[in-house]
Amino acid sequence: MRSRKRSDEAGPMLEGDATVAAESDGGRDWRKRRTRRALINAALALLEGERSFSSLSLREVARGARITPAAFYRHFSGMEELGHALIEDSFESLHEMMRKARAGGLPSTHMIRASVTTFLDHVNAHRAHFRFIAKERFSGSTAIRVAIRKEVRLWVGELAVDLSRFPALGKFSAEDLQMLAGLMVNVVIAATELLLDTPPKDKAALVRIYRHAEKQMRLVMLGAGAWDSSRSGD
Amino acid sequence: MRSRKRSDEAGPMLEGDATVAAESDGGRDWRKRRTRRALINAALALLEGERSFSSLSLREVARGARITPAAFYRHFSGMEELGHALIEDSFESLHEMMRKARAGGLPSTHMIRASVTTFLDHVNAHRAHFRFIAKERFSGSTAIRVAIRKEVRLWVGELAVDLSRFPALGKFSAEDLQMLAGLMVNVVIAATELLLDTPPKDKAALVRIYRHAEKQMRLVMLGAGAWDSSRSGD
DNA sequence: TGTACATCAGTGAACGCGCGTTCACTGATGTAC
DNA sequence: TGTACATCAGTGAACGCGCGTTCACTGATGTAC
Repeated sequence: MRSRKRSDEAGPMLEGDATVAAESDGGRDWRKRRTRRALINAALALLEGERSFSSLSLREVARGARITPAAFYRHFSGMEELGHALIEDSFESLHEMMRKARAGGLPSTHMIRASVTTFLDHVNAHRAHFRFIAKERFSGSTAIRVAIRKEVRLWVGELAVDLSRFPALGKFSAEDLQMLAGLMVNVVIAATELLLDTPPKDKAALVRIYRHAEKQMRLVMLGAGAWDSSRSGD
Repeated sequence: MRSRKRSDEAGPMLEGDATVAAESDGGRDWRKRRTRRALINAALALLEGERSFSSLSLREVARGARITPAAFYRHFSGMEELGHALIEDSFESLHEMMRKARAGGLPSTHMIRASVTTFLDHVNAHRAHFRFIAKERFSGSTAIRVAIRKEVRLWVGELAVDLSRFPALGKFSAEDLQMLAGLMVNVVIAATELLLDTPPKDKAALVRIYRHAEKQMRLVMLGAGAWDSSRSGD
């Protein structure tokens, strides 16, 4: 819309720059996006402590974003909708990380340690997001719980596909691959939950959690090596 | 106190009966215990739905127990204290079940299926308690989270001791036994969480959850069979 | 470019409501003699 | 056993407070010509 107005004018090279600047800086859209972000960040900040999402008040979040309660409604129909925005925001970076990890191929040397470390480093770098997910996974509204569960199931499914490419797991039926992937995801979820209750400063404790998860993952892999899907119904 | 008053009187045989009846029936103590129970049950009932403990109001719980808000304080100093009573109440039956299971010895035939089934049946029979634990494990106040974590750690520790009695696990270091026990507890916790989101009527879905957990447990056991603690630091 | 009008993010006041906590009280249960 | 007194679970009214939601509004940004 903005570009249409400007397109009547002179040099297109300079105009391009001006247009980009106008779209990403100071305009009404930009300000609105900024406030929306502020609301999301305010909610995540409030969730860093003891509080759970369902105990947050709309006024509290608005206060954190430095707007009046009434202005909240310019961005979300209510707290439920903000909750869904938080889920989206929280899983976005996880998806990105997994896309990158996958694009990098499937490393086989020290693969377990590398995968566990990559994931837990990511959690450590996005504590607020994962704290929100951990808290709401069982305690949130049905809609929010269903949304989180969907994401986790998706994640397990993707992992199962990745696993199917390993020759060593050729013996696994599709169902058993899901079972194995679920077990592996359980291990990192449990580690994530420990991680979130450990201050980032306590490096020794963090290392202990990493090692513990690696060990569990290694034991699961050993089990997978000995597994025989054809006997899984006995 | 009551017995002292009565001890002045005649026939002790009949008196014994009367005393027991007085202590367990209609007295002031009995009524107080009954109301306390009503408060706990009212809270558990409210938690059966979407609500989380931190979103419950004192008035709501009192209303559920059919007393006035002020009377709530005759039993608990506030909601935090009621929370701890709920934890106690929730873990009590679990402890009892485990004590019985342990007294029964360590069955080896179909042991995995039997253990998983026994535990998940217990969860199914005490849904309200486990729903409370699942919800508050990550989302409750620090005090409540710490209390739950302590119980889970205790449980893992007991399982590790039981596992140490298996000759097949002789290769395990104490630390690795804890790791293995943690993995096994993770499996049943994950199954518990699935179970609580499945209506008790849906037998087919329940059986699927049981089978899934059994498989995961079996795979973990296979891994344990191939484990070598002396190599666990590499 | 300048002007007149439209849009709309954010304001501030107002509302009715359920909340936690306090208080003096009531009346049934328990105790002492 | 009967009586006089103590205890205390539960009552009901009152309080000040933060809540979600609504409303008419303001004024900066955007659009049309």
